[in-house]
Amino acid sequence: MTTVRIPAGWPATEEQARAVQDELRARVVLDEPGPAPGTGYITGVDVAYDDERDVVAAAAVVLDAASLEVVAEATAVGRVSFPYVPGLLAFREIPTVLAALDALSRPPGLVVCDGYGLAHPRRFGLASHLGVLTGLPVIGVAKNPFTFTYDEPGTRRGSSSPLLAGEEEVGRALRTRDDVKPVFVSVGHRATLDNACAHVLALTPAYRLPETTRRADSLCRRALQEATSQEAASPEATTRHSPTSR
DNA sequence: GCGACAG
DNA sequence: ATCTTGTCGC
Repeated sequence: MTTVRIPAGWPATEEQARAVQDELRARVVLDEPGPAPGTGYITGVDVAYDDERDVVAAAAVVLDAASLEVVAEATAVGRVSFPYVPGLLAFREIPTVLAALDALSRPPGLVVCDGYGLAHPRRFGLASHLGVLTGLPVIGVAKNPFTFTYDEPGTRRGSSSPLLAGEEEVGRALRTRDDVKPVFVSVGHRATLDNACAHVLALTPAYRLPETTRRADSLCRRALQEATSQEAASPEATTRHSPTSR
């Protein structure tokens, strides 16, 4: 497990954060198809918080796309780098997520994160931001439609309908299980929406949410537990470097 | 101005 | 996201 600090120059205000989004948005690549579904490796990333203790834990779990077996995983712990503000989620998650990705023993391949990419007030959600900073193909899978609208897709797994910002299709409501609430898929970086949806279906053989996010979710929760129980036992140990790491 | 709003 | 036990249903 690696420890992260908030990067120097990290936005401190909402205004600064929005300015960063407006600048980085130009670097998003949307004309690449992305990796073929069912091949190579796919990495799920997720984050858990303890706002009381100001601690955040991130996990990255690499799955073999064909077998969905875990082939690598890593975690990172840090301080919360931004409050939760709708539209600025990335500033809360990215430093720790980047550290977890860096700690992986093999290349991540396609990254699947919680939340949105293009489906964002300024078309630059977490998945896009993560993609631009890493250069990796990234897609976003969210559990809620955020501020967007959609018509209910068909009741069977695989049915989908456009996720709309007015007339613009910014993502898709995708049914991953019969008669269960859809997930909301959007492109982050270097992938197409059709391809992203195909990946999500390949990642959901049994549950509503992709195996990538399920694995990453449970791992980051465990990492947070371990980090905060350590803090409770010896508060000073967390603020200095551990004996083994230095 | 008011309410809604990924995680 | 997080607070949180049992419980309805396949």
